[in-house]
Amino acid sequence: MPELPEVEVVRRGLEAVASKKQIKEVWVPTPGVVGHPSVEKFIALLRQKQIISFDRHGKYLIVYLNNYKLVIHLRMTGVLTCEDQPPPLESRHMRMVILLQDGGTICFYDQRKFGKVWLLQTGEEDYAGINRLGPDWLNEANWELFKERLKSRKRARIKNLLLDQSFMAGLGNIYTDESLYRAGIHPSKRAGELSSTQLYDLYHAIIQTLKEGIEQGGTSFSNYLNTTGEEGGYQNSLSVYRRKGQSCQNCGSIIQKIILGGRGTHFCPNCQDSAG
DNA sequence: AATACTACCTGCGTGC
DNA sequence: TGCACGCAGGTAGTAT
Repeated sequence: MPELPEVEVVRRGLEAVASKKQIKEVWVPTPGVVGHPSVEKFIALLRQKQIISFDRHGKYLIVYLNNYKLVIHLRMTGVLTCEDQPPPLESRHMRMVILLQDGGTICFYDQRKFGKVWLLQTGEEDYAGINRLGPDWLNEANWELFKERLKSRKRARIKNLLLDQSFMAGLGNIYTDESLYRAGIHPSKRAGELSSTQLYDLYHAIIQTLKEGIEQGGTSFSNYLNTTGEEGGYQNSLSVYRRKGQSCQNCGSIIQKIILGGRGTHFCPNCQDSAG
């Protein structure tokens, strides 16, 4: 599931190959992938545009063009690849292909059709919802800002809060569970129950976990691939996520799994202090 | 306003 | 062998 590290690895892959390139043609075999504007306008407007740069806010990828930006969200099973040749039109799960003037392509595949793309004119209404996002965990967050934003969110369970993209943007289920383990905090704890020291540890655990995820190329469980079609490596470094029933690498206790925020939540009952 | 829960979607693993 | 079912999770929408 693409979270901040996976989207950042993809962003870097696109930047290396497609910066400054001109768009020749766009295919949209699955019209539902376009959130805004209409598919016809989307294709007509993208044609001949030049790609300026690639940005990221949380899990959103932003492609800057002249007077426009193309916003892409991979949701759970989206994969963006750069290929030298256009893929066959009947390729499985192919949702959108951007063909570049130099013959290269940017291909968007998505097994479960949750992923979306939006083309927004500069100053146009935010159809993609990026204005609702909180600060990006790596590009904008700092300890003071984290502490400040926590003030109005004391009642929420810390796991639910970290998954809330309007609080801070970029964490998903995997990196949330891993960060809470690293900080020794039980996911059921209310934010307001945590000491200043615990929050400080948590902030740094999150930054460190996200950075490690990027360094190892992201986490691949079933779907995630980078722009050259390769898997990430962080699934081999996980301490709790999808390790229910296995022993904690620190104390040997059995990793537990509960449901929080409607999501599978993994933790060590010994290393992460109990819920209050 | 803050918080929590569910629908959306498809492939895969499990159990009968 | 075949089939029903539960599960995976990011986000919008809804309810409290």
